[in-house]
Amino acid sequence: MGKQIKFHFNPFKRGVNQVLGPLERDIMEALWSHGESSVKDIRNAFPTTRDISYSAVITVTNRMVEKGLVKRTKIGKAYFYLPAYSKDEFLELVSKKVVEGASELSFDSVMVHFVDYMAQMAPDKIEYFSKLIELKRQNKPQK
Amino acid sequence: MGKQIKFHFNPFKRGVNQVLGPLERDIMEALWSHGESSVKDIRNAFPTTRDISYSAVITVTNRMVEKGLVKRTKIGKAYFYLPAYSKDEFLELVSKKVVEGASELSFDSVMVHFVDYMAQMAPDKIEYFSKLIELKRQNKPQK
DNA sequence: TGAATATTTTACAATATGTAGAATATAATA
DNA sequence: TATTATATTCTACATATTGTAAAATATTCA
Repeated sequence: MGKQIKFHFNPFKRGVNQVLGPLERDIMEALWSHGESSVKDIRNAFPTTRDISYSAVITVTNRMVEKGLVKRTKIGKAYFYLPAYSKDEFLELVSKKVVEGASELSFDSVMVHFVDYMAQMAPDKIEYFSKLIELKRQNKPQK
Repeated sequence: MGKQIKFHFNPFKRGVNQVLGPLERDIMEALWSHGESSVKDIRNAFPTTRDISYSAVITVTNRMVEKGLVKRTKIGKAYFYLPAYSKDEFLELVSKKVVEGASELSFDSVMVHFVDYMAQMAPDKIEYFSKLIELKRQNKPQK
């Protein structure tokens, strides 16, 4: 229990944009790089190109609190926000869920596309991957 | 050119529901099982539990035509609809895109989760997979 | 031509996200 | 403490996606 983030995945975008809208993304990036922050802090961390109202930031940040992506604490008098997960943890959760989902859809396709992708984009990983598999293979009788 | 389907992926759902809404799904399933169909045919193919207006079906079907999931042809006087991709092709396209997206997000996570998933859910695939990898590994110098 | 059927147009609902004004509450300070 | 500055909540509107259907229009068939 706890790990109950909800998200959509848009594979036509890149990076965190696959999971977060532009404002959500800017807020999370601010929190990930600066840690515990007030709304003002978040807003100050934004790229200078972004001109957005204070209340817009609050609204969206609070929505992310409801969605379990951000935590809000009252420190003394003021509210502070912090990410519920580090960026790495977050990407972990997302990719795990996505891989599970897609695998259930068609494991064979996932398998083939995964291998292709690796061969194309990360051929240096094949060696390591091969070992990972070998390990699992030896463990196989377990189940 | 052509292969320009757009979709969102919801890993918290199952099967085609990860990509299609309930009505969209019923329409596609109807088209996949019956091939070329009129709106009436589609509607007749629906589970009896579903009580939906003719115009609702048309609207959503036409939206899927715009999204490139369905093709519409005029046969003689009437319009007929047919899937732009077979179910298998569709799931292929989806999982490919999703795997690519997630891999770009965090290839290592995808790798680990993929292996875990396989060990848990499809241990009988490890052997085959291992071979797939071995093949790629020998091909490696190519790139 | 009139009835039946198909198609388009229009519209409303819900949800997700972006956006911000107004109202209210709280803190800081003169 | 009274006034000002700042923070927070409430409310509302915009867009996009999906589900839904009535009404209007077009087409076909008897």
